[in-house]
Amino acid sequence: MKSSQLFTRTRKQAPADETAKNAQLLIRAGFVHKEMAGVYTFLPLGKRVLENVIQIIREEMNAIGGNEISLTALQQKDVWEASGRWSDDVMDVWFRTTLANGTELGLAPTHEEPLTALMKNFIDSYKDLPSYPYQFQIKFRNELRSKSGLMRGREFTMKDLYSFSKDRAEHEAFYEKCAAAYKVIFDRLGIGDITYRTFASGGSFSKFSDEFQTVSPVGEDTIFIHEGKGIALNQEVYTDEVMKDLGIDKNDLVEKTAVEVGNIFTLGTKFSDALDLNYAAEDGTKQPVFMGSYGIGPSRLVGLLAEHFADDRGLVWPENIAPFKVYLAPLGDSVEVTTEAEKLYEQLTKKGIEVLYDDRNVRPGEKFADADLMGIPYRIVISEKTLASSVYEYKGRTDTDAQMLSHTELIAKFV
RNA sequence: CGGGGUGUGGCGCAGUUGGCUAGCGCGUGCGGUUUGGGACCGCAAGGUCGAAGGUUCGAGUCCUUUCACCCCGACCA
Repeated sequence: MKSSQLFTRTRKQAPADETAKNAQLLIRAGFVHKEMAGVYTFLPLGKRVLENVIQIIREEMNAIGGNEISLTALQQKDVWEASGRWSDDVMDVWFRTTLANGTELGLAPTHEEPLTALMKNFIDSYKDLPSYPYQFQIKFRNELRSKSGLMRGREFTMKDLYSFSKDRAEHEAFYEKCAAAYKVIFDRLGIGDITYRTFASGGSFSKFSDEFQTVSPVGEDTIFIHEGKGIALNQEVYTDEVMKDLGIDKNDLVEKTAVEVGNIFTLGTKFSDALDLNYAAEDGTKQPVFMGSYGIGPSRLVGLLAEHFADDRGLVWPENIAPFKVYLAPLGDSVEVTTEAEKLYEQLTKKGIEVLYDDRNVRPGEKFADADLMGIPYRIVISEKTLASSVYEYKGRTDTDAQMLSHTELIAKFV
C-alpha cells in the first residue's frame, strides 16, 4: 500500500485523555480511534494487525477441529431465561434493547445460551459428537469502568469456541488439546515465554478453570508463577489447599501482575440441562451433552502486544503480526529515486511481501519517525546516495545501524 | 457504583483578583526556500470556551444542574 492511499496519519502527541500506553501508541500511530470510553474503532493499520492475530488463532482452532461460524449479536431473552442468566443479579453487564414491538433483546455478552439452543438442531445422536463450533465475534459488556485502553472495553472482539462432547472423558481430552493449541497461539504471537497457564476459579461454571495469563505491568490480575512447572495460580485460588492439591511449594511461587488473554472452562451439563441439549447414546439412552468453552480476546491481545512490543520511538511489531513487513522510504522526489522506489515496490509486492510505500514528498526525518512509530519490522531507504553506490539501505526496526545491500542481497532478505 | 481529577479550533496547551475583536504550538491550505531523523519564512482558514440554567452593566473566569472523559477502588474477559 502507498502512504498516499492510507487515510490515517500519525501524530506527535497522544490525546490527553489516554494514559494507557497501548492506546496512546495505537492512536498516535493511527491504528485505532477512540469512539467512547472502552470502545475503539480499528483503522486500516490496526485492522491489519487484528486480522493477523485472528488468523493465527483461526489456524490453530481449525487444526484441532474447530468449525468457524458467526453467531448473532442480538440475542433472544428466552434462551437466557432458560439458563437463569437473564437477570441483572446474575449477569450485571447486560446491554439490553427492545424491538419496535416491545420484545426485549440482549446484546451478546457471550454466546453459550444461543449456541446451545442452536446445536439442538444438529445434535441428536452420539454420531453427531463431538463438535467444536467457534467464532470471532464482538461481545458487549456494560462494564462499570472500562480502562487501560484496549485492555478492557465495553465492546471487544472475542474468539469463543464451545465444545460439545459425549462425556467428561471425551471433554477432558479436548480440553487439553485446546490448552496445547493455546500455547502454540501465544508462542506464535511472540508472548509464549511470558504467558502462563493459570489455575483459577471456575466462576459460575465449575470449581476451577484455566486462564492464560500474560505477565505485564498493566495487568489487572495477580498471579503466582511456578517457573519450574511453567504454570501459575491466580490469586483467587492462592490457598494452601489448592497448592497441596497441585503439589506446589509456596516458596517456589513468584508474584506478578498479568493480563488474562485467554481462558478455558469446563461447563459440564449446565447449559445442556437448562436448554435440553441431549443425544441418544449407543445404548439408546438419552444423555446430556457435556460442554466446555474456550475464549481468547484478539482485540485485547492487540492492546497487550502494543504495550509489550514497544520502545521509546513507538511500536515494534513482530513480523507475523505487523501491518506491513517493509516500510519503503524514498528520500527526496527526484525522478531517479522515485523510479527506483516504484520498481522495488512492484518487485516486493509481486513476491507477496507487504510493503508500506511512503510516497509522500516529506522530509526524511518524518518518514523515519513514522516508520518507527508504526513499528514496521524492516525499513528500506532509497536516496541519491544509495543510488550512486547501487545499494539499498536496509534496517530492522530495532537495529542500531543500517546495512547497505545490493539488489540481490536485499531480495534475499525476503525469501 | 464509592473516591479523586479534567473538559477552551482536528491534537497539545495558556488564559492573572470577572473587563476590550479568546491567545500560543502542532496539524491543515496557499506561496517560497529546503530535503538523511518530525526543517524554515510569509499569508490564510478554523473555536463562543462540554451542555443547560443563573448571578452581573459585563462570564472562558462566579453559582447550580447535567453530560463526557481519565485515575484509584469494587467488579469483570
